[in-house]
Parts: sequence; structure tokens; C-alpha cells
Amino acid sequence: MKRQTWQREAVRTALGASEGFVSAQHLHSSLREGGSSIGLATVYRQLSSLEEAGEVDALQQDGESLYRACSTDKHHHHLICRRCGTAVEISADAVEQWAAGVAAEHGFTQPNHVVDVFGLCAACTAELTEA
Amino acid sequence: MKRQTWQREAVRTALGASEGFVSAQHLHSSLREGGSSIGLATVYRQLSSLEEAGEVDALQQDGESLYRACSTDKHHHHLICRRCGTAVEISADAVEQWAAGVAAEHGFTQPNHVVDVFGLCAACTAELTEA
DNA sequence: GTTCATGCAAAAAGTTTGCATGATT
DNA sequence: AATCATGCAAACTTTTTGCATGAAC
Repeated sequence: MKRQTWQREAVRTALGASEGFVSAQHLHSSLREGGSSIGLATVYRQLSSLEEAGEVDALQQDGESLYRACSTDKHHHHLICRRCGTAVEISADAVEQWAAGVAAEHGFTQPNHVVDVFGLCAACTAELTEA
Repeated sequence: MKRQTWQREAVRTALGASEGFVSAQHLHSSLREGGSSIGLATVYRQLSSLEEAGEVDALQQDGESLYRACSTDKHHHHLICRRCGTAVEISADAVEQWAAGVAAEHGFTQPNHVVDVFGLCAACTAELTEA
């Protein structure tokens, strides 16, 4: 059982108050600016812990991890812009089922999958076209 | 126009010879072990350049970037055993189309995707069960 | 001959870890 | 009282950058 500390709650709250994905460092700065004395290492540790607990969603971008409070516990994927990094959540039961089916078909158990779609978002497409 | 150096070609070749995604560091080690005197910084620079040129596909995982040669011909995916590493090639037009559709639906252009399924292969499942 | 890429080493940037202290159970 | 989380600083990993040299145009 995880211990209930004010730091853990602070991270939860700060994440919940943030729009979209936030980096651990940014979260730490926000907390410190808000008067908290929480340490950076603790923010990292809590984020890992919360991710493992399924309370937050993590995504890697530009060499750093970004976190967000997990609204639904439903598994989902991302549609990511190759240029500006914007990420849109996508979900598709069809893909989930296909992955599970393919695994079973080959005798694989405990299936997991990595599904991400990359592309140029509308804004970046426009910018590159007019240039 | 980018200059044509043997290093650029070496990175292209090494990437093409690799199955699946490879890290820059791994690629560099492979090249050095193969007798090349290429520098690590050059591998990073070439990978960035090739990515920008659309010749390679990048994906971030576990705090590092993984790269793969972007084949123009029909690509396939992998069903990989988490324990022994066995990889089975899989292909599914349904998934290809779904990815393209999802991208278009959100205004994304030049879609690309990463789809890999992990699990325990039949052999490893058996081994772990009897143990 | 000029320009640009390379290699090395040093620096950045992000994340993890060791350890003594203090909080939680 | 015993355990586990915290904060700090140092260690680590991956990636980037400055600069002199050498290669490509």
C-alpha cells in the first residue's frame, strides 16, 4: 500500500489543474512557485508511481516525458505531429481487438501493443505549403 | 543539397540492415564493431537529417529515440516475444487503412505509423507456466 | 578555394539514485 | 518503534554543441 503524503496529493492536484500534457520539470516549477517545498526527485518518483497505478498517462517527446491526469482508464493511442509535437488522443477498439487476435493466432499470451500514428498536423501542413 | 559522405551512406545502410527500431547509440556501436570510425555525434546528426528528409522514421521510448529506415514499399509489423525476442512478421491492411483514416480525419497529412505487438510466445508461455 | 561535415571532448538536459532525515503507519 | 517517503546533491544517460581539421563541391 502506498503511503499518503501531502506531496503525492500535491502532484495529483497540480496534474489535475493542468491542461494537456506537462513535463515533470514544469510541474515541479509550478508547485514551487505556488509555495510548495516539494523536491524535484519526489515529483519524478510520484509521477512514476502514479503512472504505474494507472492514474496518469505518460508520453515521450523531445527527449522528455510528459504527463497528464488520466481522465478515462481506457487504453488509447496518439496521433502525433512530426513537426510541432501536438498529440491527439485516439482510440479504436478495432485495433485493440486486432492486436489481441494476431497475438492469439500465433500462440502469444499477455499481449501488449504499441500503436502510434505520425503525420503533419493541419497547421504545420499549411505552414510548409505556403513557404 | 546535402553532401554525400560515406558516413551518411553508412548510417543509411546500417539502418536498412536493422530489423525494427534501433537507437542511435546501438547503431553507432554496430558501425564501430563493423570497423567504421564514424563518430557518435555524426550518427546523431545524420539521423536527424535523414528524419527531416523523410528517409527515416523516429519514435521515442524509455527516454531514448529509436529509428527505422522508412521503406517506400509495403511495410509490415512485428509480433515480438517480450522474453526471448522472437519476432513474427505480421501485416494487416485493415490497420494500415485505419491509420491513414484516423490521420485524415484530424487533418493530418503524410501519415506514418508505428504498430508493434508484444507478448509472450507459446514456448516462453509454456516455460513460465511449468516453472 | 570555399564551404560544409566530421570527430572529439565538453556541455546540456532530463532522469535516477544514495543517503541521512523526517513523516506515516 | 519500524518503515517508508522525502530532499538534496551527485551520478548517469542520452543528445547537442564548439571548434579545429579534413573532405566534398
